Amino acid sequence: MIVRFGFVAMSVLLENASPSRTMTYTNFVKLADREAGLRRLERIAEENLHNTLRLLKHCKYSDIQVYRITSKLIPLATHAEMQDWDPYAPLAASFAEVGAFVRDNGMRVSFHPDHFTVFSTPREEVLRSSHRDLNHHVRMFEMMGLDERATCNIHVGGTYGNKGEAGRRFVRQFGALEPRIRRRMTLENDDKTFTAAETLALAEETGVPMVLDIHHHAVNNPDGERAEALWDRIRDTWGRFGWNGLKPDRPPEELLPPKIHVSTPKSATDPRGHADYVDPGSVLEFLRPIAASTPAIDVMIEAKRKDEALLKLMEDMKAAEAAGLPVRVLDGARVEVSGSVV
DNA sequence: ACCTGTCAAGTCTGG
DNA sequence: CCAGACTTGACAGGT
Repeated sequence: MIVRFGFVAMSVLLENASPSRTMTYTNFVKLADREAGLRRLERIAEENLHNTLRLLKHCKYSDIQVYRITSKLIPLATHAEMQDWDPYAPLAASFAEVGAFVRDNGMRVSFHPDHFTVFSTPREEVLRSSHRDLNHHVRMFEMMGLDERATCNIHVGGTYGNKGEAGRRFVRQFGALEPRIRRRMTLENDDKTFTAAETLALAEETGVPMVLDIHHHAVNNPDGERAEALWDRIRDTWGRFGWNGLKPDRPPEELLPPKIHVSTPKSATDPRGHADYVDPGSVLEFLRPIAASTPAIDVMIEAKRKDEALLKLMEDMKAAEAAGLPVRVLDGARVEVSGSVV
């Protein structure tokens, strides 16, 4: 099994490279000249895109092929009071440049819209802004010229005291999205509400690939389900992207492997928080049993120390290899894990 | 240079 | 029914 590691949004190693500089609405409305304010927002967005490109080059330098782009590229883009503003046209060249770099280097990028995007909601207003938010994210991918393998990951959402009803509402409201948006979505199990098994059932029902977060599963798993027991079904939700069981049905450059999220609990008192780094043992513990049944997988590292945590994990992988574990380090951000035949 | 309260948005909990 | 927690990077305003 080929494993590619990636990280999220920002670097702790690159200086002055924030991809998510912003301006709050409160400060925007304080400005005397609205037009000048809009130009300033566009300028900030352009800087954010420029730093995103710098981050992608930084990834390339370390062999990192998997990266989550920040959702905060364009400040106030989906704010209800800003709907007469079109930030996309003036940023077209910058988006195209980022997309070209992603394509030219065979990278996998994604977005993770914030928790304000929730399709299980009973509120019409919340549903509308969720739709607006997803449209915004998909539009940015389209401006980058990236195909459907560039995806947006969301959670099912709140339960409102009735999980079954909330789940059905999710299926209905999510299913009503236009295919252009729906086909770019992935669904992740939550650390509080919808468990891995529940999310999987909804992912199957809506035909959406599932991103398994093994940390969320560890802290939200009342039935004591083993993640490996769900894995074959989770893997098969990625069938549309080329993976049906063991046999890829298209050339490697067109495939999109299943993706998981890994992080390590911050502490015993805050088990849901993210630690600075990732425990290599728990990663291998999950990967080894599924290695034989999964040709490739992408692993998103969610750690406070971002890219530094990824690089540290790769050092740990080298040590694991030296210690005789079934891991082979391929380059700066990829390993091969051998399947232990059970 | 450094610290603190605040930020557009949702949902859950506890009072 | 409402305030505060949750979570988190960055800003604004202060020292």
